[in-house]
Amino acid sequence: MSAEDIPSLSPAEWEVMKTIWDHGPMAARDVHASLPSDRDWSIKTVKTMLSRLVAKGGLHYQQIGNSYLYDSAIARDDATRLEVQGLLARLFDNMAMPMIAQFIDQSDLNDNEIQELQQKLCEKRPGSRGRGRKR
Amino acid sequence: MSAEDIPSLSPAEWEVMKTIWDHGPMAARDVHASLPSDRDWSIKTVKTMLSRLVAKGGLHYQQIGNSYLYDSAIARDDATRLEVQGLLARLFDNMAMPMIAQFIDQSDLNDNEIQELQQKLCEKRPGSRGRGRKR
DNA sequence: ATCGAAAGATTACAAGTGTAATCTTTTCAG
DNA sequence: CTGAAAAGATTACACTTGTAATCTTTCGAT
Repeated sequence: MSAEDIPSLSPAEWEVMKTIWDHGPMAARDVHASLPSDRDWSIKTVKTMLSRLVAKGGLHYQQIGNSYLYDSAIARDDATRLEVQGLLARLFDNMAMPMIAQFIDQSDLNDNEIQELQQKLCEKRPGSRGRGRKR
Repeated sequence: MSAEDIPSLSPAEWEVMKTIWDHGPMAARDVHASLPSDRDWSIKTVKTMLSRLVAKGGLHYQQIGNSYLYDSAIARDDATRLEVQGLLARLFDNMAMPMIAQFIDQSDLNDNEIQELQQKLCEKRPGSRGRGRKR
């Protein structure tokens, strides 16, 4: 039981969160420096993002001297799950099967990946003694 | 090639589009009536949605007497693809495999569905002579 | 001690969204 | 013909989001 009251994140907020999830606790300047180069925000913009994320509960921080060290306050997995649920509801009326089918169609996977997925599907089978249905 | 310049749809707009994709050409009142009951918008709201959708190119209409008959101007498939691409980029940095894995984990599929998906994966294998890789 | 750089806080501002209300024109019941 | 109902058009308005600029405080170099 971890999820619930996970805030929804905007695309730009996702970018920031991903950076922090990847690097661990960071100061604003470092977040700014670490963002993918194609996203060239002003440091000001980054700070706005950070504040908003703190406000909505996605991040928390610890004060170090005169600056903050921001860290994720929510699990990436939970945020992901939320987002995926959203898409599932919005586009597919919660029917998972068509959604997954769509993804498979739409993405090009190599042979290995296909096999991994097939593996995963097998484990999913009811009666595949894998720590019986979580979630 | 059909896609490109597909407008992005907001969640509420998706609701309207889905209704029209499902029913075919409809007048505003009918859209209003057909929306899932949990979405209880005023007819005014529905009309705003319809106008905005026409403005952004998701719908077009034909005038019948003093009212419009709205119909989809974009393929559901294209809109879906666009949305899925968005998620793929935003959350998964365009790595399809982890995304699909996430979906499989996160959804509960029955045995049949699992088999269908497995089938799909097989066909996806390079060298599965199925009218060579579309898309 | 002093001044500029750097942090965070506050304010800005336009576009997009959800959710209508009001206005104008058309049409149908009587 | 008349008046209300119904269509679409226009306007509204608060909240979110992207993208900062400005303000205030503080720290560090000289």
